[in-house]
Amino acid sequence: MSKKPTLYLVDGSSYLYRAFHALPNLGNSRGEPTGALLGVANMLRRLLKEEDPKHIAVVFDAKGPTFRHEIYPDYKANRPPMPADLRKQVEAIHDFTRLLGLPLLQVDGVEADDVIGTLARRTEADGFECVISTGDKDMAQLVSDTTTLTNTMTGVDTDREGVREKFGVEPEQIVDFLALTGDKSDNIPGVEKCGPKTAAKWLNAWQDLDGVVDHAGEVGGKIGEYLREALEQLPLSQELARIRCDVELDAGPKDLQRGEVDQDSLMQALRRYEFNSWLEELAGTASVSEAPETEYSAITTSVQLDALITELERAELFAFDTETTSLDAMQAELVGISVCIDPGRAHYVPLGHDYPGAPSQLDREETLERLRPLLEDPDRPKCGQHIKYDMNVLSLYDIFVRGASFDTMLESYVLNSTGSRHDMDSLALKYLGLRTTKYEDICGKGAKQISFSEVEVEKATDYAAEDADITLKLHRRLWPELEAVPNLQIVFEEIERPLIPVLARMEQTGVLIDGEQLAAQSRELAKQIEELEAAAHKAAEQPFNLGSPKQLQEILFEKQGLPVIRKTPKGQPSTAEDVLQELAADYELPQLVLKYRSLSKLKSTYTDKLPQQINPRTGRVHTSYHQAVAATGRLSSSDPNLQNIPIRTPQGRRIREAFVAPPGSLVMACDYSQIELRIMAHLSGDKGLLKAFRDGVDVHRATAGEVFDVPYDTVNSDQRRAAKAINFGLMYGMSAFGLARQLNLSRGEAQVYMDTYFERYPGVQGFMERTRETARENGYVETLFGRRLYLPDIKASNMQRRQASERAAINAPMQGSAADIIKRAMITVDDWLQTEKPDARLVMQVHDELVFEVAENALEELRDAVEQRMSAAAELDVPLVVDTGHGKDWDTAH
DNA sequence: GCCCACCCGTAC
DNA sequence: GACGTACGGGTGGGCC
Repeated sequence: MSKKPTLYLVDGSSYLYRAFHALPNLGNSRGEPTGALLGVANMLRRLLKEEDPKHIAVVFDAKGPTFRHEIYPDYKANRPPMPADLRKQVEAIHDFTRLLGLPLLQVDGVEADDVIGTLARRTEADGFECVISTGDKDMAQLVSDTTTLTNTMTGVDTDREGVREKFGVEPEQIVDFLALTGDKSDNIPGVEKCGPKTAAKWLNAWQDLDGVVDHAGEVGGKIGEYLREALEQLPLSQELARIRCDVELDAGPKDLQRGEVDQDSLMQALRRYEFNSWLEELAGTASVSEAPETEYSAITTSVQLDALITELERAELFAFDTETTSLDAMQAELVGISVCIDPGRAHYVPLGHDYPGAPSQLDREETLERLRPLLEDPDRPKCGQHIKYDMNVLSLYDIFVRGASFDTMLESYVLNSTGSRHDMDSLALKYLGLRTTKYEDICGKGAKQISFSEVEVEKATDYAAEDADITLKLHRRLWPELEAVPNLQIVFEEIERPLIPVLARMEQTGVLIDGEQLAAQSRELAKQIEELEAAAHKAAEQPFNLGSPKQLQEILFEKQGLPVIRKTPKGQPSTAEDVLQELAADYELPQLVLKYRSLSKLKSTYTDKLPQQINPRTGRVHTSYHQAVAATGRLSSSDPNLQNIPIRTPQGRRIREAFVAPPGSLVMACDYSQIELRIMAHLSGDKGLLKAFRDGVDVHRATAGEVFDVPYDTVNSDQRRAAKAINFGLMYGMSAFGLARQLNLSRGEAQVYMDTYFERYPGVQGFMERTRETARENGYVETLFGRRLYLPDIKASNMQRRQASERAAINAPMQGSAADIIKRAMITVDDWLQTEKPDARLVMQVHDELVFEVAENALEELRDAVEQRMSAAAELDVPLVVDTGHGKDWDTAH
């Protein structure tokens, strides 16, 4: 680190625009827009926290025209006037800057760029280092040996080397670079069709703009003509692109000292704009809004319990929560139960606190017996936060909760799956403005963490009663919002709510896994991995860690000089699978690494890990299905994740052989055939696609026939593979570029494929366009059953983010509708299982597949019932086909 | 020792 | 940069 003093120059104006477009729809409860404010304020906060600058200035553009308008009347003529919602926030941003004790600069007739340029050059003369915090690439021209750029929003730093890497020219050449490429947003003309690559090529050949002008006659082709056409206006473009470093300024670097934070006014402003997380940080442990009066009490005597039960019996609805010794419900011990009937008043029933001097508590089994009628009565509605967890815990004590009518986690998820995290602390802050006691505050974390059973009853009462209290308050806040959107209420009541007990049962049931068989596979894999390692070290002529992408990258690309095929987002040469695959044709080491990777993945993730996750009590593996995680409505699975067990390679499939059924039973797997494509056919109404599914033909083969214009029966395997890639790619919003990469084609060839596809399936193209449009209009897209996915970035000015949103928008109706359908199927199948009580259990869900464990003699009955219910889970314009298999293990069942 | 970002790879 | 949704392992660097 340099000892020189450093001046930080913050390009307030660039952040302001960026933040506004990134977070356009945020506002406080008074309807004042706050997105840009929040973005800039957070950026400043981060800068202060991370860099702790002593010398700093935040620079904003002046209002009104600048000298650039004088020399070029069309300067920034493309730019619309500042949006009203942004204009309203500008003053507030200035205020915030001042409250944080930061010098603010705004110079008449001069843009922020020029003020920053001038200060940067003076800074160098004064012997300071200079860091410019900006989101604007034009600033690269200011980079020098003592001046660097940092983008505080993205965390990307750019020094001289960084400029070279990003632009392919020196910082001193950036002005000319920009003059050549032009700038759409500033309306700087530049040379037509001259992009960054061309500009860099010319400047590297002829140093500067004068050089390029001198050699303009030598440039051939169309681009040469464009260059010669542009010659006259290039000096103007250069002038516009050049940041001025000679502006008259009163203040110099030494004057720009960071001042004191105005705490009181800052708190006031944070409250006004409802920046609660910051306020919370500032206020320490103080609550965000004035904490309402609460009355929390412990229930420790039989008399108190009687009174409580009477109250609960009279209640229309109550919230409850369990406290336990483990996050893993299937291994947890119950420590206490809290309940809340009226917001603000809640009770905690300690049942298992165990520490020296712990007060006497009610007997756990007796108390549960007293509570059983309430908890198991389907007609006594109950509310929880992630209530499936509590249901699982109670199931260990033979209490099977019914009437779990509301779950605030799911209410929040259905309202807006991506709006925030759905844990209680986040929801309390977001919807109630309340800062809650965190589990960590009570039990600590890391090595010092204690079990909840060791928490003093008094402390536990405040914490646990609060949980029940907040849950009820949240429900009262969230439920009216759900009711206000009939579709969402239906999604909650007809899909998510009835799914809760189904998932709970699956988790409680678990799946039987042959640990010995996996252990044997582990031993085998270990041997092969060792051999591969030795061979790889020999090929590399040195030992190294094959598991380290960093070390591998050094050996492959630096030591052995292999060609870099692709870089990671961070700019490192990628060693990803497809890259190594390409290199493997010509070199030995990549082939070994690939083999090593696939085997060590299997070993560490599956054959080593799964046996460890067998529950000692049940001898089975109990995953957790997460109902409020995936943005589209899918479930996810963890601890262990049973939704990514290998199937594609023979080596991987062997792991599925260890997923078995107990003696006398079989594994039965039922999966929807091409469900997402069928949904695409239904939603798009495309005639060709509908016909393919109605005729029951192989859809990829049919697509290949259309795209390659050959008869269905003559489609070869390569053609089918390509068609399959197109079909899948489309559902993911893939571009011609992506398809080209996937199929190792040229971009042009891929484009031809896609064009032909859309010609043959025009309905699909229309559907994609309509979906993008709806997303832009509404800010969300919907599934078949009305589930919503909000897309806050759908109008982002950042093209990358916007396009990513568009792809998500296209994918969500298909992925999400498929999720809705299989959820509905699970509910009706489970209902049938509970009513008919065949000797069978639902044990896994893998997005389009349900896996059962079934007694041999009940197989046929189950298969018919399940297939019928899965197929009938939605009425589509194409049949919903289900493929079923069975066997002694999951692999055989496919 | 704990936490986190990054890279990579598994599934649908 | 370029294909959507997840979870998780290993590495390596920062922090305590």
